[in-house]
Amino acid sequence: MARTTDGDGTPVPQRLLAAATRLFAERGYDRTSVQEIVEAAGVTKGALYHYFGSKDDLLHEVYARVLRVQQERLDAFAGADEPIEKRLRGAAADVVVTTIENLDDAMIFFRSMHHLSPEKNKQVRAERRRYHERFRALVEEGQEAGVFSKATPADLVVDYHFGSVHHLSTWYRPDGPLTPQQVADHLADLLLRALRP
Amino acid sequence: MARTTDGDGTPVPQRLLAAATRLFAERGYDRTSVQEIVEAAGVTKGALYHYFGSKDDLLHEVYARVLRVQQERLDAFAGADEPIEKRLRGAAADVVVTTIENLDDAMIFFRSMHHLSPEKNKQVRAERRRYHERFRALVEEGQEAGVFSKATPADLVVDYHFGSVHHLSTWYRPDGPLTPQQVADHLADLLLRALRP
DNA sequence: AGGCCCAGACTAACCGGTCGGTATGTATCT
DNA sequence: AGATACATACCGACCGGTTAGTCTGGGCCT
Repeated sequence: MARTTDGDGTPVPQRLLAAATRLFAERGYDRTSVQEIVEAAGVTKGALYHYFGSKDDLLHEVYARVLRVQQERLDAFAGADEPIEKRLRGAAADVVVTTIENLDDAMIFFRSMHHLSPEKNKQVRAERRRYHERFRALVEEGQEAGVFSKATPADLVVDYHFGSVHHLSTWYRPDGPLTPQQVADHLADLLLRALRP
Repeated sequence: MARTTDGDGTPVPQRLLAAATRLFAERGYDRTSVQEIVEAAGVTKGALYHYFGSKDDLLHEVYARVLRVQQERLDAFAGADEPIEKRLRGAAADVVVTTIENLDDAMIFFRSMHHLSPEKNKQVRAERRRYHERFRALVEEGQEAGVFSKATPADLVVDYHFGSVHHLSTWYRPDGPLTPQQVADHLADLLLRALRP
């Protein structure tokens, strides 16, 4: 057996990250001790600090992963060869589905920002801002084209929608009556309906 | 000088609660030490543990205050003698203004739920649920009356709106271009527009 | 004189991070 | 093909520092 996959087949760094993600979402960053993380991953502190510089680094990795995935998916929808209405709806619904499918990530994302070191916090904010602006551009494009109402500033529209996405981790339960896709359709629908001229 | 108002004119318990609120919002519950709270309030631990049973109690007080104020205000708008559209719009806009005027409370509310003890957490959730249901009743009333679209379940509509309220503490800055009232008008507008039949 | 209010020293638990050391794999040379 | 030399992966004991909460004592008001 190779050392790096001792136990199951998953490499140690990924096991650590997975364990940390679950625990951070479950009890919060500060309430999760490094000892608990390494125990959940089936290794010891030595292994953790071999792969990660600090507990903070572990949290930063969660953010980096989420941001990368979201940016990629948004780009795919925004760049599609479709009318603006469809592109915005697609992107708006997709971010809902993706968020629900990774509720732990969402929980951590909005709850633990202030636990990042100042420079990492700044970096995450910058990346997040780029994402926001990309999304806003879609709204503005529709407004310019006369397809969406200009009654509300595009910035606010984006924050309105992402507020509801943010909120998902608070109320959505996998054992509830609605599937992720159904929730996504409804929320995208609300957005598009609010934007009707 | 009376002992309970040593320093300025504010009673010690309120000074402690105010200091705790500010610090919890600023650095988070876990990152705020009891020592910092008592120093900010100009007293010592003896005073804090004379009035509050635990650090957790202090946090619970913040939640109790927010919930009480919000419930009262919602009741006032919901019970007014106005058409349903006006009542919902009034309530929706008011919660935005109130939230912005107490951004620290909002920050704490959604970020620190999991720091409450299990039974207090349960209590807060129950109270929160009552608030949600009161708000949902307004939406349903409008839907029944045919004034609002039935395309989206009322529950989801409420969560959509409160998502954006929740999100305010993340992006709203008092030195930004929009006044609290302007933001409230826009967000209430988006809600009502989404509900157009 | 007795009770409310509070100061401040103290404690027991815990936490993130470090460090010396070990085991296993790989590259190179003979 | 075997030996030597080094790199990588990981263990687990340990340390300095911090924390929430306790306790004893004293001052001020009624």
